[in-house]
Amino acid sequence: MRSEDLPTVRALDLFAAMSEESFDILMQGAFLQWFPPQVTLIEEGGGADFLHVVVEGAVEMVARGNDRETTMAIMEPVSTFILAAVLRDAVYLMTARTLERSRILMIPAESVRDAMDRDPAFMRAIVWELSGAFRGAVKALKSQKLRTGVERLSNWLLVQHDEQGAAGTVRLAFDKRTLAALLGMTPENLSRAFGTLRAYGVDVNGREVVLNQLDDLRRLAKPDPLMDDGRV
Amino acid sequence: MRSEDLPTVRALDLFAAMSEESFDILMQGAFLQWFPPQVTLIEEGGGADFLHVVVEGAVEMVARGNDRETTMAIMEPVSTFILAAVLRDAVYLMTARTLERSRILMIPAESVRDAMDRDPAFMRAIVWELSGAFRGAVKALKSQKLRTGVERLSNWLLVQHDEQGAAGTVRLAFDKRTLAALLGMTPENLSRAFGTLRAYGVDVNGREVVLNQLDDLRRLAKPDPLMDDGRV
DNA sequence: CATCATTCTTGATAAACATCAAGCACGAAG
DNA sequence: CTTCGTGCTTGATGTTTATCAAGAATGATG
Repeated sequence: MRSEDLPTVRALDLFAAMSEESFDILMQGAFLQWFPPQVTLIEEGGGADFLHVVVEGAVEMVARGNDRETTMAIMEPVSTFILAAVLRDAVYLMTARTLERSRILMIPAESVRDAMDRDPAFMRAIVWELSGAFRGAVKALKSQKLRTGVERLSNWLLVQHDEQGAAGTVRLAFDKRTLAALLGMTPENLSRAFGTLRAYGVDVNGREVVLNQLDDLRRLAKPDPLMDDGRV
Repeated sequence: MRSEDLPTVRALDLFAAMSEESFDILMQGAFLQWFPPQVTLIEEGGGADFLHVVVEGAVEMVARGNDRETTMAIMEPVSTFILAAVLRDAVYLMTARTLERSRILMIPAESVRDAMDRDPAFMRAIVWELSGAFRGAVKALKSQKLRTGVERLSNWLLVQHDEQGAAGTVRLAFDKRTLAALLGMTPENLSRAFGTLRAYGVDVNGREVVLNQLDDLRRLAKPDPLMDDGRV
């Protein structure tokens, strides 16, 4: 790993509090590398060799089974994935695939476990990360079990709208096929769901979505912080 | 808390490795208490006051939203719940309700956070617990997104069958209403799903389920360790 | 700018699932 | 033993979602 990249990595939440010494050891076997779009970084069922951190770009977490495939989450900077598998030395539950050109930090699993045992500050950061990941998964499961597809789409749009500055528009950062899988529906049904939302002031134009009647959309979506708010 | 109960608690995975001193402090404000069935222990949206541990009995984790209600998980001895909320000092994402008479250990959230900061062995146990909880939630989400109701029921039966000694029968530990919610369907559809499984050798008699054609059932269920195996 | 492959949309149909409405079965209480 | 309530089942119907098939739009490439 190039020394000029070290400060970038050091600034990430997961590594900010740990000791200089632990950080140095942790980084010795680490790589920080660019990957092209649509590259499979890890494969579901494989063994946990490296902890991965998305430093730039975006990574899709995919799950397969029963001859189907679905998108479990989109990981954006700065977030880790497969931390749980690394800590338990277990197989991956999901496949990770770059959505766009992405810079990924890869740290040998063994080093992560060693550093955790050596540095309580690092372990504390891991606890924070893991508990957040667990709560995210619970929210996703709630959304999937308690809402219809149209409702999931509405709430996803409202969350994106907030995150993108609440300017009345949402720009999709990935294609609709992926969005459909993320929301737990087929591309066909996503298309129809957007059609349904036209009556609530949602205008779609390629990857640009305009929300003209936010109040109506909110009334339909019935947003719930315990499912939608990433900070809760 | 009665001193005769201390060894029981001490033997739990989460507390087994921590120092004597940390354990004593942790237990000072703790309660170990019996609750009757159908008692709400914590309420979704409430603040994380206590870490809870199911020592005996069974607790249902329920999520509400969108005028619906679903069962997210059944917690059996010995497992914790709302650990993530306690560690982040965040609100609960789920309601917890006893299914049967249950003995619950309750530890003040503040004490848990203090003990974690003081005792690395305890923090390591927390990391193990959290990473397991995360992987459990991911598996549940996969099952919900990739399988139909009949498939979820089939796989649930096969897992129970294994856990109950693989003797060709499964005993339901709770009512079918709860099972339906756990599997993400209505009681009516659970009933019909059992009807579908009759053709695969599944005979239901109250809470006794007999699996007569395991091979056929497995062929239908297509079990996947990455969704079904609690040890993976 | 034309070509081509891909993504997206739309329609028709079928499967999965939910809802409403009875009725049945079983266990608890008198 | 009877009564009653609750949980379960079954049927009829409607909604939601998936699948299959075709066209339209889009964007990359030469």
